[in-house]
Amino acid sequence: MTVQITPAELEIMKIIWDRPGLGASEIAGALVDQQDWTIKTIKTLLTRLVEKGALATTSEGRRYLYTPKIARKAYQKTAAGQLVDRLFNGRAAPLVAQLADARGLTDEDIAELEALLGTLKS
Amino acid sequence: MTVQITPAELEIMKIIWDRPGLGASEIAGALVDQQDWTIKTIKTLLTRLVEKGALATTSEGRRYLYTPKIARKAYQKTAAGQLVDRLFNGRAAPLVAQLADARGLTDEDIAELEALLGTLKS
DNA sequence: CCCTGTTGACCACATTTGTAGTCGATCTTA
DNA sequence: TAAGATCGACTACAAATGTGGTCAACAGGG
Repeated sequence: MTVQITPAELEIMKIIWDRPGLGASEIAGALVDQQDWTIKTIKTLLTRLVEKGALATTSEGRRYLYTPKIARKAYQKTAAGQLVDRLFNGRAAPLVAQLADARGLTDEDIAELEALLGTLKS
Repeated sequence: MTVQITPAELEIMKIIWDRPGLGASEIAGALVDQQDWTIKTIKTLLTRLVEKGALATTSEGRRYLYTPKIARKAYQKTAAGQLVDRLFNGRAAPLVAQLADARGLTDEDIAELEALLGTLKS
């Protein structure tokens, strides 16, 4: 059972992945443009993420600073793996095909994918 | 707001995408190896999927036959798009990179991806 | 023709998720 | 030094989700 991070919690994780070591009110500040949450809501989400083992805390005076306990890349891997397993029979190519069809790939994407395939070919 | 299909519901959808027009007990039969659900549970999930507009029903005698109202590909596209937006800044290449890193790509995947990239290059 | 099994309709209930409120302790500022 | 701001702990509560139960109608086997 991988740690399950909900959509709302993920928004918090993204902030902390970008800037580890923030306190609750700074996270609220970073989210203000983006989410319409009160500080209370953010604190609840932070608590839940700590309970789940997704964040670690350090005390600084009477407040907590939050750092990721689950790395962004690790989470990206599980999430991508889950999607591909659940919906694409574990195969990456059809997933990319649907993405390309749904929204197109940027030139940059195409270039990066080519480079990636190059490194993978034995 | 795209129709939200939960993980449990998705298992049902997959059966019906494969074999549209089944009734509840046949779906239960198809799931028996895979899920440990009673017929009651399956019927509840079917009802919810109909309420959500993901399935359509036809009456056959005193039972219902279920067919997809949301196509598999359409759902794959939304789900893939959501993942890529929420976790990869909308970029496909990093998603594939994480997948490759997490579980490797099969030779077939690599070949298909190359073919796909070929068709996309203007 | 009666019993049994199956069907959909409706109900139940714990857990998770989204969104916040209360409270006592503490920090800060006038 | 007293009042307000802020902190974490704890509580609240509706909606969604997972899982299954009840019940009345009906269909089919003996």
